[in-house]
Amino acid sequence: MTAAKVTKGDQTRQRIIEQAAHIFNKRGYAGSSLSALMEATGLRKGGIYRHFASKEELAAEAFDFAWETARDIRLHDLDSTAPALDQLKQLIANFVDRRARVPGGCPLLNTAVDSDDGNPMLRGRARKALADWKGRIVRTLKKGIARGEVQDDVVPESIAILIVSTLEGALMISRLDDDPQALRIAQGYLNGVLDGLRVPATEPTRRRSARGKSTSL
Amino acid sequence: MTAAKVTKGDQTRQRIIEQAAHIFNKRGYAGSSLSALMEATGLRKGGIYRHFASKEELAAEAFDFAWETARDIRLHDLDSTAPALDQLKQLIANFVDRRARVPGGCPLLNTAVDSDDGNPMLRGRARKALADWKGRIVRTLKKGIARGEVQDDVVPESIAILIVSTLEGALMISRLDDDPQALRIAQGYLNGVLDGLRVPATEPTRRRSARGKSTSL
Amino acid sequence: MTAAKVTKGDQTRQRIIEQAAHIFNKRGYAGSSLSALMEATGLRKGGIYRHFASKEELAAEAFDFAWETARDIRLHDLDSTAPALDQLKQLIANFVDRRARVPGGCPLLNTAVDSDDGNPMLRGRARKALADWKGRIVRTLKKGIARGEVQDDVVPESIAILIVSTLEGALMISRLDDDPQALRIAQGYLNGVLDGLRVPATEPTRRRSARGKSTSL
Amino acid sequence: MTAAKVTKGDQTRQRIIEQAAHIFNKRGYAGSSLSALMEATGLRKGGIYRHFASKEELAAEAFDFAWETARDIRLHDLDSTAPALDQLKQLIANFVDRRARVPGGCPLLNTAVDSDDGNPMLRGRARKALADWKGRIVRTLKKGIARGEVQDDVVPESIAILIVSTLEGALMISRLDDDPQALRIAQGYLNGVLDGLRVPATEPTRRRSARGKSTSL
DNA sequence: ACAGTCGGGACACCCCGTTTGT
DNA sequence: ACAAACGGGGTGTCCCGACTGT
Repeated sequence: MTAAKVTKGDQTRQRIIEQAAHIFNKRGYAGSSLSALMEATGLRKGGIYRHFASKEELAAEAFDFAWETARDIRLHDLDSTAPALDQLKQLIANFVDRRARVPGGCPLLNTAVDSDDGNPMLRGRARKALADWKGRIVRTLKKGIARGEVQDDVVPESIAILIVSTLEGALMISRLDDDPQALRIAQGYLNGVLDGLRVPATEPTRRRSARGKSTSL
Repeated sequence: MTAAKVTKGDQTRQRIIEQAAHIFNKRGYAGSSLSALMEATGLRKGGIYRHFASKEELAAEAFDFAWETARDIRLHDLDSTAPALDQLKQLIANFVDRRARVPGGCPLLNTAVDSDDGNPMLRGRARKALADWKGRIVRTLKKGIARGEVQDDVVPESIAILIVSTLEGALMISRLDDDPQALRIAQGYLNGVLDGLRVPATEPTRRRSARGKSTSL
Repeated sequence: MTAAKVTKGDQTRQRIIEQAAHIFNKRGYAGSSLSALMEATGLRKGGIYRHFASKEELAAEAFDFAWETARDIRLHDLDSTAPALDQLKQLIANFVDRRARVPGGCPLLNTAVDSDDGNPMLRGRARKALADWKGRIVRTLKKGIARGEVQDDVVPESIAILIVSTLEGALMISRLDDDPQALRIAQGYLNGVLDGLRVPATEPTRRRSARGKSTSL
Repeated sequence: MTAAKVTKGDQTRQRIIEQAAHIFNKRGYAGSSLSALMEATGLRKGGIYRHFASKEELAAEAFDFAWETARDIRLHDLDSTAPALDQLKQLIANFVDRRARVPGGCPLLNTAVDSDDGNPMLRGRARKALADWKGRIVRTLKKGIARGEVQDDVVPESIAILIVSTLEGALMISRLDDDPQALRIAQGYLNGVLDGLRVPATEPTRRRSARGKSTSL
């Protein structure tokens, strides 16, 4: 493992990415002008273009940074040794309660919508981000199943998709309404879903009778 | 009753709106150039600006049209005399199955994300569209409660928000993945939620015991 | 002499000319858009183009109207039977004191400067206006000479040019400074010049000795 | 003394100003399109807008340059040690004889008329130019008074205004007529006025009796 | 290696003056 | 007299490359 030397240029590059991430996440790709990036970074165009071949490349890297930041915020305080369902509830709570730390809203949502027509580069990054997020939930659930905390007929992929879909949709509504109500409701429902996946601790024989067909995924 | 005369200008105006609605819904506001609108409509700039004071005004009217179209597609085959929960299930099914008839995806989702930073005019229209949609679901549920089809402790507003949030989020995921899986999962989940709201026909005395904690609000 | 019938169209045409005259005189030819003329007249473009073949033609007619109006304001209260020099002093006084009745300033000055590069049509009209004005002063002076009020070696054309030049220049300065001082000074000097042209009433033999060479024109 | 470095950009900027000054002085602000400026400078819009924030800013700087050029032409060969009245006569002669070196006519006159309605930026520059010019004449006269060349009851400000007004007005007429006659007449008249201000060299006791009423202020 | 200067070429939105059909 | 549309030009800004200097 070679200790990568961090040059001054790398620092500048990273600074550009961080500043650009905010601009792109707020205004979208087409709505973000290089002038705005210049103002935010304090650099001239030449200074920016030394580090990135094009606006698109910068946008892609900025998205990656924005996504990692958002993801870390949502993984905050997650104890990977805790019960799987508690971890997921914490994840949901972080999504709802810490959303203000992601200025401009969820980069995944924004970029998925923004790159819907063209921009395959951004779209690819967004897909990776989605896979990343789903993957974490899936792994958590699988571990829960393995540990006997979660019922073994649960399809982790489906639960993950439901969580992501509901949270992102609710976030969109909450931002449009400027009211956290939608997120609160989504949180309540999702917590209920998760509770329904739990293996009853005291009645090992009565596995699934209480769960209606309606909530099985 | 004065028969409103439809002039040639009105037809042209409407044609512009319809063509523009597609462009805006696909590419977003900033990504939609007047050149693209010219090409789509076959008119010159002068011909377009005769009917709209600005790009923003055209975008607003195009959004209204796009929304009405999308809404009508989702209300297709909805029998307002049918049981409330059946109506809502049909609404959800239309959302999922007829989504291809709304090119570019849901205008509400797209515009909510696109207008997140500025553009208050578009934002206002998106809010109205959301209120429109939520209102329809709420009214249906209230009618169901009045008819005794739906349990009377249900909060219609919350159900409406859950439905909209989940569907929109799942649509975003499905479009990003280019895979209807997310929408199918959301549909299954929401149908289950709706089933949980039903007043049991055969056991009028056992009102709520069968509903698990998982689906309660 | 055929009694010209004044049709409704003629009235409209005249109304357009009058409204346009203000716009053109204030903003200049290039600075006056048809939109501004539409707003001022309450007509649509088609309505304007019905009466004038082009913007240029309208501007030319508007200038003529503006000039006639300005000229009449300056000829106000001029008694053509009064002594020539008194008439001219009155003309100058009107120019100075009644200037506010010509909104936008002197059309001759404005149009002469405005049409300096191209626009030969407007330029021709401005030349006619200048000839008109000079001609009136010249005729007045000639009459004064014939009547023995004005010395017979005066060159009327030169006096006319001096009066027009000085007044127009002073008007420009006064408008730029937003201060009538320049006009007052010009008026004082010109009155002095006119006084120097008078045939002394009491000393018919001493014709020109008191007038310095400096003020002979 | 820091030697201000002249970069390539500064040279380009100056070139733009000089070329633009001609265009603006000939066609006026509204009549000067960026296309014309592009053609004159050989630059594209991007190249021009790199150096100026707007057309208005460029026009303002172009006016300053045009005025300085015109002023220098009129101050040509002015010996500041010569008698005050001789200096002023030379100034007037320069104005008349060297006018062709100021293509498009006097920038002060043109801009004063052109900016009469709006454009406060240009108007402010024109006012400064007027003050500049008046100030030079006033200072010359005051020096003449101090030296005993000019009568001490002369009001320098009034003489300055008269000179400027008359010359500018005559220039307008001369350009309109395409005939230097008006300027010649103005020159003759103003020279006479200046002669009337002179302190008689040979008759120190008879201070003012020889000055006719005609030239008194 | 890195950043800044300068300019290009294209295009943005919008409004221009004009013609045509009625 | 207007409604409708045209064709082109208005100013301004875009993203980017090439050059210049450190």
